[in-house]
Amino acid sequence: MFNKETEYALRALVYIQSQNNKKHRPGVAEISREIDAPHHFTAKILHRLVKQGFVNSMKGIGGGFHFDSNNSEIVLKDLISFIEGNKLFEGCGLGLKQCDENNPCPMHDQFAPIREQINKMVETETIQSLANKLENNKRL
Amino acid sequence: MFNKETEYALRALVYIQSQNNKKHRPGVAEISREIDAPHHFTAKILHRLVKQGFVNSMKGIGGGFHFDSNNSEIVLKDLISFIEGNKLFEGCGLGLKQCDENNPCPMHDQFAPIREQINKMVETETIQSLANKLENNKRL
DNA sequence: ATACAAAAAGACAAAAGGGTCATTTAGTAT
DNA sequence: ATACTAAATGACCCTTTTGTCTTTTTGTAT
Repeated sequence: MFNKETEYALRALVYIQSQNNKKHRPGVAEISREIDAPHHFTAKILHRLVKQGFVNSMKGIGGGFHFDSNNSEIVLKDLISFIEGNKLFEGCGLGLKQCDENNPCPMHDQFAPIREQINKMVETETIQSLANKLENNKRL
Repeated sequence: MFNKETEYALRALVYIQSQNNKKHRPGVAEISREIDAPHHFTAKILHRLVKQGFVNSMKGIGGGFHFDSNNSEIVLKDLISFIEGNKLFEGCGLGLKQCDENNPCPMHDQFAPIREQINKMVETETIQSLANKLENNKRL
Protein backbone atom coordinates (compact mmCIF):
# COMPACT_ATOMS: atom_id res chain seq x y z
CA MET A 1 0.00 0.00 0.00
CA PHE A 2 2.43 2.67 1.21
CA ASN A 3 6.12 2.79 0.38
CA LYS A 4 8.83 2.12 2.96
CA GLU A 5 9.51 5.76 3.70
CA THR A 6 5.84 6.37 4.49
CA GLU A 7 5.63 3.29 6.66
CA TYR A 8 8.70 4.29 8.67
CA ALA A 9 7.47 7.87 8.98
CA LEU A 10 4.06 6.77 10.27
CA ARG A 11 5.55 4.36 12.77
CA ALA A 12 8.16 6.89 13.92
CA LEU A 13 5.73 9.74 14.44
CA VAL A 14 3.21 7.57 16.23
CA TYR A 15 5.98 6.33 18.49
CA ILE A 16 7.21 9.85 19.17
CA GLN A 17 3.71 10.99 20.08
CA SER A 18 3.13 8.05 22.36
CA GLN A 19 6.40 8.75 24.17
CA ASN A 20 5.61 12.45 24.37
CA ASN A 21 2.43 11.44 26.15
CA LYS A 22 4.71 9.97 28.81
CA LYS A 23 6.76 13.17 28.94
CA HIS A 24 9.64 11.59 27.07
CA ARG A 25 11.45 12.82 23.96
CA PRO A 26 12.98 9.89 22.13
CA GLY A 27 16.12 10.17 19.96
CA VAL A 28 16.81 8.55 16.61
CA ALA A 29 18.57 5.56 18.13
CA GLU A 30 15.64 4.74 20.37
CA ILE A 31 13.03 5.39 17.70
CA SER A 32 14.65 3.28 15.01
CA ARG A 33 15.17 0.45 17.48
CA GLU A 34 11.60 0.50 18.70
CA ILE A 35 9.91 0.72 15.31
CA ASP A 36 12.35 -1.71 13.68
CA ALA A 37 13.63 0.65 10.99
CA PRO A 38 17.19 1.33 9.76
CA HIS A 39 18.91 3.84 12.05
CA HIS A 40 20.34 6.27 9.52
CA PHE A 41 17.42 6.06 7.14
CA THR A 42 15.11 6.93 10.01
CA ALA A 43 17.30 9.93 10.80
CA LYS A 44 17.08 11.12 7.20
CA ILE A 45 13.31 10.77 7.10
CA LEU A 46 12.79 12.52 10.43
CA HIS A 47 15.04 15.33 9.33
CA ARG A 48 12.86 15.94 6.28
CA LEU A 49 9.78 15.93 8.47
CA VAL A 50 11.34 18.43 10.86
CA LYS A 51 12.28 20.76 8.00
CA GLN A 52 8.70 20.57 6.78
CA GLY A 53 7.35 21.30 10.25
CA PHE A 54 5.57 18.00 10.86
CA VAL A 55 7.55 17.41 14.04
CA ASN A 56 10.04 19.29 16.19
CA SER A 57 13.44 18.36 17.50
CA MET A 58 15.77 19.49 20.23
CA LYS A 59 19.50 19.03 20.23
CA GLY A 60 21.76 18.46 23.17
CA ILE A 61 21.37 16.64 26.43
CA GLY A 62 17.79 15.65 27.12
CA GLY A 63 16.93 16.42 23.50
CA GLY A 64 15.03 14.38 20.98
CA PHE A 65 11.91 14.54 18.82
CA HIS A 66 8.63 15.94 20.00
CA PHE A 67 5.40 17.56 18.96
CA ASP A 68 4.52 21.08 19.95
CA SER A 69 1.43 20.73 22.06
CA ASN A 70 -0.06 23.94 20.67
CA ASN A 71 0.20 22.67 17.10
CA SER A 72 -2.77 20.99 15.50
CA GLU A 73 -2.88 17.25 14.94
CA ILE A 74 -1.19 15.76 11.87
CA VAL A 75 -3.75 14.41 9.44
CA LEU A 76 -2.37 11.28 7.79
CA LYS A 77 -3.29 12.46 4.32
CA ASP A 78 -1.11 15.56 4.64
CA LEU A 79 1.84 13.50 5.78
CA ILE A 80 1.47 10.79 3.16
CA SER A 81 0.94 13.29 0.35
CA PHE A 82 4.12 15.07 1.36
CA ILE A 83 6.16 11.88 1.30
CA GLU A 84 4.86 9.95 -1.69
CA GLY A 85 2.40 12.18 -3.47
CA ASN A 86 -1.30 11.59 -3.98
CA LYS A 87 -1.39 8.92 -6.65
CA LEU A 88 -3.03 6.57 -4.18
CA PHE A 89 -5.72 9.11 -3.36
CA GLU A 90 -6.52 10.29 -6.86
CA GLY A 91 -4.97 7.93 -9.41
CA CYS A 92 -6.79 5.47 -11.69
CA GLY A 93 -6.52 1.76 -10.94
CA LEU A 94 -5.22 1.02 -14.41
CA GLY A 95 -2.93 4.05 -14.39
CA LEU A 96 -4.84 6.02 -16.99
CA LYS A 97 -4.39 9.78 -17.02
CA GLN A 98 -7.95 10.36 -18.09
CA CYS A 99 -10.30 8.36 -15.94
CA ASP A 100 -13.28 9.69 -14.04
CA GLU A 101 -17.03 9.39 -13.77
CA ASN A 102 -17.54 10.74 -17.26
CA ASN A 103 -14.77 8.78 -18.90
CA PRO A 104 -14.30 5.66 -16.79
CA CYS A 105 -11.85 2.80 -17.30
CA PRO A 106 -13.27 -0.72 -17.03
CA MET A 107 -12.15 -0.94 -13.40
CA HIS A 108 -13.43 2.45 -12.33
CA ASP A 109 -16.77 1.39 -10.87
CA GLN A 110 -15.12 -1.15 -8.58
CA PHE A 111 -12.12 0.97 -7.73
CA ALA A 112 -13.73 4.32 -6.99
CA PRO A 113 -15.43 3.27 -3.73
CA ILE A 114 -12.19 1.71 -2.49
CA ARG A 115 -10.33 4.92 -3.17
CA GLU A 116 -13.06 6.78 -1.32
CA GLN A 117 -12.64 4.59 1.72
CA ILE A 118 -8.89 5.11 1.66
CA ASN A 119 -9.41 8.86 1.48
CA LYS A 120 -11.84 8.76 4.33
CA MET A 121 -9.38 6.85 6.48
CA VAL A 122 -6.41 9.15 5.91
CA GLU A 123 -8.53 12.27 6.27
CA THR A 124 -10.01 11.10 9.55
CA GLU A 125 -7.08 9.56 11.32
CA THR A 126 -4.18 11.56 12.71
CA ILE A 127 -0.82 10.68 14.23
CA GLN A 128 -2.35 11.57 17.56
CA SER A 129 -5.44 9.43 17.15
CA LEU A 130 -3.24 6.48 16.22
CA ALA A 131 -0.98 7.10 19.20
CA ASN A 132 -3.99 7.10 21.50
CA LYS A 133 -4.89 3.65 20.24
CA LEU A 134 -1.50 2.37 21.32
CA GLU A 135 -2.74 2.45 24.90
CA ASN A 136 -5.75 0.42 23.76
CA ASN A 137 -4.40 -3.05 22.98
CA LYS A 138 -2.71 -1.91 19.80
CA ARG A 139 0.96 -2.50 19.06
CA LEU A 140 3.71 -0.95 17.04
CA MET B 1 -1.95 1.43 -6.05
CA PHE B 2 -0.32 -0.95 -8.51
CA ASN B 3 3.18 -0.59 -9.93
CA LYS B 4 3.83 0.31 -13.55
CA GLU B 5 4.43 -3.23 -14.70
CA THR B 6 1.09 -4.33 -13.28
CA GLU B 7 -0.71 -1.37 -14.84
CA TYR B 8 0.78 -2.05 -18.27
CA ALA B 9 0.04 -5.76 -17.98
CA LEU B 10 -3.61 -5.15 -17.08
CA ARG B 11 -4.11 -2.66 -19.88
CA ALA B 12 -2.31 -4.87 -22.41
CA LEU B 13 -4.23 -8.03 -21.58
CA VAL B 14 -7.57 -6.25 -21.55
CA TYR B 15 -6.73 -4.75 -24.93
CA ILE B 16 -5.68 -8.13 -26.33
CA GLN B 17 -8.91 -9.72 -25.13
CA SER B 18 -11.03 -6.96 -26.58
CA GLN B 19 -9.30 -7.30 -29.94
CA ASN B 20 -9.60 -11.08 -29.82
CA ASN B 21 -13.33 -10.54 -29.43
CA LYS B 22 -13.15 -8.88 -32.84
CA LYS B 23 -11.18 -11.83 -34.25
CA HIS B 24 -7.97 -9.81 -34.29
CA ARG B 25 -4.57 -10.71 -32.80
CA PRO B 26 -2.65 -7.54 -32.03
CA GLY B 27 1.16 -7.35 -32.03
CA VAL B 28 3.42 -5.55 -29.58
CA ALA B 29 3.64 -2.40 -31.71
CA GLU B 30 -0.12 -2.04 -31.86
CA ILE B 31 -0.66 -2.92 -28.21
CA SER B 32 1.93 -0.53 -26.81
CA ARG B 33 0.61 2.25 -29.02
CA GLU B 34 -3.00 1.72 -28.01
CA ILE B 35 -2.44 1.40 -24.27
CA ASP B 36 0.18 4.17 -24.20
CA ALA B 37 3.03 2.09 -22.82
CA PRO B 38 6.71 1.90 -23.82
CA HIS B 39 7.13 -0.44 -26.79
CA HIS B 40 10.01 -2.60 -25.62
CA PHE B 41 8.94 -2.65 -21.99
CA THR B 42 5.55 -3.91 -23.10
CA ALA B 43 7.25 -6.64 -25.12
CA LYS B 44 9.27 -7.72 -22.11
CA ILE B 45 6.22 -7.85 -19.86
CA LEU B 46 4.12 -9.76 -22.37
CA HIS B 47 6.93 -12.23 -22.88
CA ARG B 48 6.96 -13.01 -19.15
CA LEU B 49 3.20 -13.46 -19.19
CA VAL B 50 3.42 -15.83 -22.15
CA LYS B 51 6.08 -17.92 -20.42
CA GLN B 52 3.85 -18.14 -17.37
CA GLY B 53 0.87 -19.13 -19.50
CA PHE B 54 -1.34 -16.11 -18.87
CA VAL B 55 -1.59 -15.38 -22.58
CA ASN B 56 -0.53 -17.02 -25.84
CA SER B 57 1.39 -15.73 -28.81
CA MET B 58 1.91 -16.67 -32.41
CA LYS B 59 4.93 -15.75 -34.47
CA GLY B 60 5.07 -15.01 -38.15
CA ILE B 61 2.71 -13.37 -40.54
CA GLY B 62 -0.75 -12.90 -39.08
CA GLY B 63 0.65 -13.62 -35.64
CA GLY B 64 0.24 -11.71 -32.41
CA PHE B 65 -1.07 -12.18 -28.90
CA HIS B 66 -4.25 -14.01 -28.06
CA PHE B 67 -6.10 -15.98 -25.44
CA ASP B 68 -6.95 -19.61 -25.89
CA SER B 69 -10.71 -19.74 -25.87
CA ASN B 70 -10.73 -23.05 -24.03
CA ASN B 71 -8.67 -21.64 -21.17
CA SER B 72 -10.38 -20.26 -18.11
CA GLU B 73 -10.62 -16.55 -17.43
CA ILE B 74 -7.70 -14.76 -15.80
CA VAL B 75 -8.58 -13.65 -12.28
CA LEU B 76 -6.90 -10.31 -11.58
CA LYS B 77 -5.55 -11.48 -8.24
CA ASP B 78 -3.55 -14.29 -9.85
CA LEU B 79 -2.05 -11.93 -12.39
CA ILE B 80 -1.21 -9.20 -9.89
CA SER B 81 0.25 -11.63 -7.38
CA PHE B 82 2.50 -13.05 -10.08
CA ILE B 83 3.81 -9.63 -11.06
CA GLU B 84 4.17 -7.78 -7.78
CA GLY B 85 3.42 -10.23 -5.01
CA ASN B 86 0.63 -10.08 -2.47
CA LYS B 87 1.75 -7.33 -0.10
CA LEU B 88 -1.27 -5.29 -1.14
CA PHE B 89 -3.62 -8.16 -0.40
CA GLU B 90 -2.16 -9.29 2.90
CA GLY B 91 0.25 -6.66 4.24
CA CYS B 92 -0.25 -4.36 7.22
CA GLY B 93 -0.93 -0.68 6.59
CA LEU B 94 2.01 0.36 8.76
CA GLY B 95 4.24 -2.37 7.33
CA LEU B 96 4.40 -4.46 10.49
CA LYS B 97 5.24 -8.13 10.12
CA GLN B 98 3.01 -9.09 12.99
CA CYS B 99 -0.39 -7.47 12.63
CA ASP B 100 -3.73 -9.23 12.68
CA GLU B 101 -6.99 -9.38 14.58
CA ASN B 102 -5.28 -10.66 17.70
CA ASN B 103 -2.32 -8.31 17.55
CA PRO B 104 -3.51 -5.26 15.67
CA CYS B 105 -1.57 -2.12 14.82
CA PRO B 106 -3.31 1.20 15.51
CA MET B 107 -4.46 1.40 11.90
CA HIS B 108 -5.69 -2.15 11.62
CA ASP B 109 -9.38 -1.57 12.32
CA GLN B 110 -9.63 1.06 9.60
CA PHE B 111 -7.40 -0.70 7.12
CA ALA B 112 -8.70 -4.25 7.30
CA PRO B 113 -12.07 -3.57 5.61
CA ILE B 114 -10.31 -1.65 2.82
CA ARG B 115 -8.01 -4.59 2.20
CA GLU B 116 -11.04 -6.83 2.16
CA GLN B 117 -12.70 -4.74 -0.51
CA ILE B 118 -9.53 -4.78 -2.61
CA ASN B 119 -9.38 -8.56 -2.31
CA LYS B 120 -13.00 -8.87 -3.29
CA MET B 121 -12.43 -6.75 -6.38
CA VAL B 122 -9.40 -8.64 -7.67
CA GLU B 123 -10.95 -12.02 -6.89
CA THR B 124 -14.16 -11.14 -8.73
CA GLU B 125 -12.95 -9.32 -11.79
CA THR B 126 -11.13 -11.00 -14.64
CA ILE B 127 -9.34 -9.77 -17.74
CA GLN B 128 -12.36 -10.96 -19.68
CA SER B 129 -14.91 -9.19 -17.49
CA LEU B 130 -12.95 -5.96 -17.85
CA ALA B 131 -12.72 -6.42 -21.61
CA ASN B 132 -16.47 -6.86 -21.80
CA LYS B 133 -16.91 -3.50 -20.13
CA LEU B 134 -14.92 -1.85 -22.87
CA GLU B 135 -17.92 -2.21 -25.12
CA ASN B 136 -19.99 -0.53 -22.42
CA ASN B 137 -18.89 3.11 -22.42
CA LYS B 138 -15.57 2.29 -20.77
CA ARG B 139 -12.23 3.39 -22.22
CA LEU B 140 -8.65 2.26 -22.16
C1' DA C 1 11.96 -23.24 -50.24
C1' DT C 2 11.75 -18.59 -49.37
C1' DA C 3 10.81 -14.24 -47.56
C1' DC C 4 8.99 -11.83 -44.25
C1' DA C 5 6.55 -10.81 -39.96
C1' DA C 6 6.53 -11.08 -35.47
C1' DA C 7 7.86 -12.76 -30.97
C1' DA C 8 12.00 -14.32 -27.99
C1' DA C 9 15.96 -13.20 -25.73
C1' DG C 10 19.25 -10.81 -23.33
C1' DA C 11 22.46 -7.04 -22.64
C1' DC C 12 22.50 -2.48 -21.31
C1' DA C 13 21.16 1.87 -18.92
C1' DA C 14 18.60 5.54 -16.58
C1' DA C 15 15.82 6.73 -12.63
C1' DA C 16 13.81 6.03 -8.24
C1' DG C 17 13.68 3.93 -3.90
C1' DG C 18 15.99 2.40 0.00
C1' DG C 19 19.92 2.62 2.93
C1' DT C 20 24.82 3.80 4.94
C1' DC C 21 28.43 6.61 6.65
C1' DA C 22 31.37 10.36 8.32
C1' DT C 23 31.51 14.89 9.56
C1' DT C 24 29.58 19.13 11.20
C1' DT C 25 26.64 21.99 13.81
C1' DA C 26 23.97 23.26 17.55
C1' DG C 27 22.05 23.17 22.12
C1' DT C 28 21.87 21.80 27.04
C1' DA C 29 23.34 20.80 31.62
C1' DT C 30 26.70 21.47 34.68
C1' DA D 1 33.29 27.96 29.48
C1' DT D 2 33.22 23.23 28.80
C1' DA D 3 31.97 18.78 27.71
C1' DC D 4 28.85 16.07 26.05
C1' DT D 5 24.72 14.75 23.57
C1' DA D 6 21.97 14.64 19.88
C1' DA D 7 20.33 16.37 15.54
C1' DA D 8 21.79 18.38 10.79
C1' DT D 9 24.04 17.76 6.62
C1' DG D 10 25.66 15.87 2.55
C1' DA D 11 28.15 12.51 0.03
C1' DC D 12 27.90 8.03 -1.25
C1' DC D 13 26.15 3.29 -2.49
C1' DC D 14 23.15 -0.71 -3.41
C1' DT D 15 18.84 -2.61 -5.26
C1' DT D 16 14.71 -2.47 -7.71
C1' DT D 17 11.97 -0.54 -11.06
C1' DT D 18 11.41 1.14 -15.39
C1' DG D 19 12.86 1.48 -19.84
C1' DT D 20 15.93 0.93 -24.35
C1' DC D 21 18.34 -1.41 -27.86
C1' DT D 22 20.11 -5.12 -30.79
C1' DT D 23 20.22 -9.61 -32.24
C1' DT D 24 18.21 -14.09 -32.75
C1' DT D 25 14.73 -17.37 -33.39
C1' DT D 26 10.48 -19.04 -34.88
C1' DG D 27 6.48 -19.65 -37.63
C1' DT D 28 3.38 -18.58 -41.37
C1' DA D 29 1.80 -17.53 -45.96
C1' DT D 30 2.89 -17.88 -50.43
